[in-house]
Amino acid sequence: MSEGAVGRKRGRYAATDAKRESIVTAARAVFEREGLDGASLRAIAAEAGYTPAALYFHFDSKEALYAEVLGRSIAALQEAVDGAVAAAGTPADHFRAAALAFFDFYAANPRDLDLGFYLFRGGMRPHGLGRERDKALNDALEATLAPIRNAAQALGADPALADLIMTDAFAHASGVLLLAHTQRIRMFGTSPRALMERHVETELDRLLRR
Amino acid sequence: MSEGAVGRKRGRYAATDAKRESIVTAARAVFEREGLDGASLRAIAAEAGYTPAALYFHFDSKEALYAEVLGRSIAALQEAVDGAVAAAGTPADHFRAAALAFFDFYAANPRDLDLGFYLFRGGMRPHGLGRERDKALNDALEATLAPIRNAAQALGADPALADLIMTDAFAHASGVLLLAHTQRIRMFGTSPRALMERHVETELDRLLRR
Amino acid sequence: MSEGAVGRKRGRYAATDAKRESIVTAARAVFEREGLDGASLRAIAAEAGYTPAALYFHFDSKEALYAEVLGRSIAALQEAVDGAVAAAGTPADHFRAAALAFFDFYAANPRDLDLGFYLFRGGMRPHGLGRERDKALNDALEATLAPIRNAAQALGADPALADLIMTDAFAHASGVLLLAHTQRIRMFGTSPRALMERHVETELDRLLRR
Amino acid sequence: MSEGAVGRKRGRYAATDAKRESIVTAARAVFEREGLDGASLRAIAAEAGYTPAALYFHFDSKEALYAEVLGRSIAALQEAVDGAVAAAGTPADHFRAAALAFFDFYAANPRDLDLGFYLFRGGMRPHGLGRERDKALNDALEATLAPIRNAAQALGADPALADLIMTDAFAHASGVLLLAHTQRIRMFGTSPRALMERHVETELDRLLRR
DNA sequence: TATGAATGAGTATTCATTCAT
DNA sequence: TATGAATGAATACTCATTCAT
Repeated sequence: MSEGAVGRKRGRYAATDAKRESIVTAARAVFEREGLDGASLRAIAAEAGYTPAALYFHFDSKEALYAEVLGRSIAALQEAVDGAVAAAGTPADHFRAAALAFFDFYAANPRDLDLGFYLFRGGMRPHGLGRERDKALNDALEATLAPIRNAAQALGADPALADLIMTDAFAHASGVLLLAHTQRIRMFGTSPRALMERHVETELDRLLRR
Repeated sequence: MSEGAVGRKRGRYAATDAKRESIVTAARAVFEREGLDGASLRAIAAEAGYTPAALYFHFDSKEALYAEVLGRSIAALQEAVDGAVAAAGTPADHFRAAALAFFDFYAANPRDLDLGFYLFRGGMRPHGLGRERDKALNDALEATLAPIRNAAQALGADPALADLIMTDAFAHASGVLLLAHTQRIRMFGTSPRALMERHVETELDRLLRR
Repeated sequence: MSEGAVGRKRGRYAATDAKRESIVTAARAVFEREGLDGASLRAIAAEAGYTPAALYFHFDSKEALYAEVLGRSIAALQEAVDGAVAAAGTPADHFRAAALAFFDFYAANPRDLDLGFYLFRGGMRPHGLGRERDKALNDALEATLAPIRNAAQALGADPALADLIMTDAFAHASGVLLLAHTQRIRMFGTSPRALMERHVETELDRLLRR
Repeated sequence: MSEGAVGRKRGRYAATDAKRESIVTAARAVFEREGLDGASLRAIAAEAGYTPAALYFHFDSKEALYAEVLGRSIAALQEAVDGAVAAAGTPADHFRAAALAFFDFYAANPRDLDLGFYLFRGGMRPHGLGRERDKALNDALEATLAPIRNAAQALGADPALADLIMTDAFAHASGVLLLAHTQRIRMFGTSPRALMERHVETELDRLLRR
């Protein structure tokens, strides 16, 4: 649907779009191989079978390309979350579905996790995507979490509590994914997903007990 | 104590140590000013009043210097956690103290958080610190969390559960800190610490209810 | 009249000429905005509402376009000089008119001065306009000065002296314009035109005194 | 004496200075060969037998190198003018000496003329040397002309007139040199120097006649 | 006549690192 | 122990130009 439309230049011809596509694919491949920092324009161009200069016909800058890749990643996440929620029955299931779909998406696509964390890099200093793009992507990411909040409200939480629960779920998912992805901390046989489920069920308990 | 020993080359002369010290201090200052990515060896050398080449007498590489700074950061964290735990009374307080001291340390020292996350950067790929250094730092970081596990056990958790609880606390703290630090997600008036406290109290409830 | 003919390719269709015209206009606008060095083909094309590639149907190269713009500039100068001379009465007035019209044209149109100096750039080395174009433009520029020589002859100077006077007037005008245009040398309240008038009157004095 | 001191970094060792020297020499050579615009850092480095990066040890930037070369050129001009004036007897000779030495310097060293004109390039827009450097060089160039003004005053001109005469001499010299250097205008057997002498003698006549 | 796409050479500058002294 | 000097590889990006369509 709306995937990747951000930053498109003209997009009138299908041929053009196919090439954009191939560049974005190449970019993802390089990000995966070299890490986000190590992914230079020349490397991406080489991967795509182009000259660096050629990329500038399709993207205004390196950061525009980054933004496109990131945007698509978030769009795919949104789709995954929406799909899971749509398939869920009760409000409690909505909650589970939204939170776990978010988690599962990143657990299953670790390179998307890297991309997502890219947004967070460098402390609070802006890091090159540009104010507007940054905000757009941030908003898109936040939109991804809305189903969690909605489910919480459907389960009786007032708006403030629903926000808190959503934020907490996001934080927990991020933390667990970070640990799991980097294998920095031994998990002692516990699976990352079990950790996430534990958090979700605890929240549900609390909501239902009221 | 022996905190600075990681990566030390000879360490025979006090004078040498003082210089190492001044370089590490300079490095931290530059990290603070320019961020981790923006901190070049030349900048650190200049800050320390040296030539870039001079640093190589004290550190094998840029990454060795990073590792030293990181090591000290973790040592300071350890100290903070130990101090808080020592001052706590009941086992429940031990648990609170350990988890919140960890959180508070990073909340109060965002640059140390950047340093900590540096370890995690780049997914699972080796990222420059080197296998050995990496393991040493990882172990040091894990040691920092031991008081949480110990408190959980003192509260009746079996070893496996204690590990899980410790991991979960670590994950939650990491996630909340990430959000708070990067201000990427609006917190809607909820303070990050409240989020962390909520997690801690939930775990305590569960432990005490048994 | 035939001013635009230099470097024309086919010139069969009026439509084509109108487009050439619009490109030349765009080029002047960009020169004005960005300076001669900063004016890229792409910028000119964009200003004209074309693709860079499209310009190559109208001009063989960037330098050909430069040459066209320059040619028109010199044609406009010629017109200005001719007009001024035609309106002058006595031979002395002819002399004044020719020299000052030359000066005034460039004083009033600093961008044309930049264009004129472009011809002179880079010492004696060939600099991109190509031998033929270069010669044509040079001759056109020289033709612009003929009225000065003619007036000098009308005032009694022999051909050699008339040439010298013409050359000297050109040199003086160029020098004063250079100073005035670049504001590199403080003029201490003296107006550039006063400097030029001083030169002209001195020459006239000398001619009339004979 | 003071040649080239502008922009020096440390200059404690003779060896360093010799290398600076060789780079400046290489830069001059490249300027001569390729023109000022075509002179890239890499070209200069190659000419000097260095890697581009090596130049940055000796000069902060390309523009700093440009400025150094330009500064030396002006310093040499100053020396030439001072020497000529010192050797002159009467005030009238001072005037002749100052004006003609200026002219002769550039007539004899056309590449210095190119360098000098570089300062004037690009209309009034700043062109990269930076405000301070620009001003310093400009002042140095102006100082070069002071002997002309002083001689005019010694011959009875009031300060304002002396300034005007100095400016006029500069303008005339610039114009004639421009013509002669670029051979853009046929000189019809008249030598450029004759043109300059004519100007000088005219001014002297006027001054002495008072 | 015009375009979208692509190229290849070019730009200044930064970086961690090495080495003779 | 420290320095001055140098390197080679890398960076994102711009340019005039070409060519198939």
